[in-house]
Amino acid sequence: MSLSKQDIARRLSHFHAVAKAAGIKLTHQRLEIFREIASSIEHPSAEILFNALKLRLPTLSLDTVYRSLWLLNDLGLIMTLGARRESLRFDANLEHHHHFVCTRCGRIRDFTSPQLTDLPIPDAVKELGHIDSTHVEVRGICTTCSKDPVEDSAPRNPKQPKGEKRSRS
Amino acid sequence: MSLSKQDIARRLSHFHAVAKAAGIKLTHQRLEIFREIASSIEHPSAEILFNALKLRLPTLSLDTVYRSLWLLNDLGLIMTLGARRESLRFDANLEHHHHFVCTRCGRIRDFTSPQLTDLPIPDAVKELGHIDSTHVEVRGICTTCSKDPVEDSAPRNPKQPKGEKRSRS
DNA sequence: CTGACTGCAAACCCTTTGCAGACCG
DNA sequence: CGGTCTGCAAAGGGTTTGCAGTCAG
Repeated sequence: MSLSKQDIARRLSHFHAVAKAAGIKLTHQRLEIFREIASSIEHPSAEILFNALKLRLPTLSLDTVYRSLWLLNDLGLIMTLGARRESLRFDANLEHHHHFVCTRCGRIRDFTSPQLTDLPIPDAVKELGHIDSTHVEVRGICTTCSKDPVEDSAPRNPKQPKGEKRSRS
Repeated sequence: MSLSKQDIARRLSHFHAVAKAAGIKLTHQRLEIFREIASSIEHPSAEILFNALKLRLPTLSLDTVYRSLWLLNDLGLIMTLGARRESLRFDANLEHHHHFVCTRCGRIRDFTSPQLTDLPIPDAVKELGHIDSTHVEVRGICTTCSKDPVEDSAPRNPKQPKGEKRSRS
């Protein structure tokens, strides 16, 4: 819809450049996985990508999709959406409020703001569907984590008490 | 911090009223689980609640926490945060953008808006931590789902192809 | 008392990991 | 060719479910 062939081509060549710079191999699987996600305006899960790709790459396995996606994430070519792994969280605050999310520890704090109650939502959005509510998500590093000596800009998995599992190689 | 004893008491009496109206039993476990989440300004996961509650209720089991939380959710007393169950999603759009989330099917669509780039974030939030980015999340029902005859206001698990698993009893 | 509820254990789903063979560069 | 990468299968962690005993109303 808002994604032209040029956009996709630009993303693909960016991928080639970044991959070459990082010295990772441009395998058939990685190319197709990136092409698939770069061509999508939805935000597919690993499984959705896998199912779409199976048609082109019958031998593809789901774990390769996961590995490739995290690799692309580490290369800064894609992002993850919403609360990453972690677990489901519950909220007893039913009033209209917004969230401050710490990208390091995953902590979420509420805040309210009269200035953010009637946000100017573009008309284009109203064509996507009926709007029930709007809320602002502020991402950052909470004060507790700021004091922490560890310096890491965008850890994939905020809380991992049992030894490092992955980092951008 | 922003949660007074009155707030908690009000939430608790609201719970009593709603539970009585719905005809569900006010068990010791449910009361304590609700008290715990209603007293929290964080957004605890089931496991965090479980660990906190084990001190008071040594025989409590984690599955009871889950069942109670979903019950509270179905009663409209609490909400779930972020992408509910579902799986991890990936996004190849790295530009600053916002999201329209369909609460029925879970589909997420991007949109951009120059009017939403510099939101007036209250100073109180800056005390919570360092702000990296802000983005708006619009929740609603997408056009595809609007056409769908099924009428359900807030399904717990949008996509469940294999038979219904739970609904508000 | 009786049906709703709990605790237990096992199932379940999504995601990750160890290993041996396959392929890019 | 060598080291990276893939596919397989099995493990892992969080969540859900079936069942029999327990408890609120």
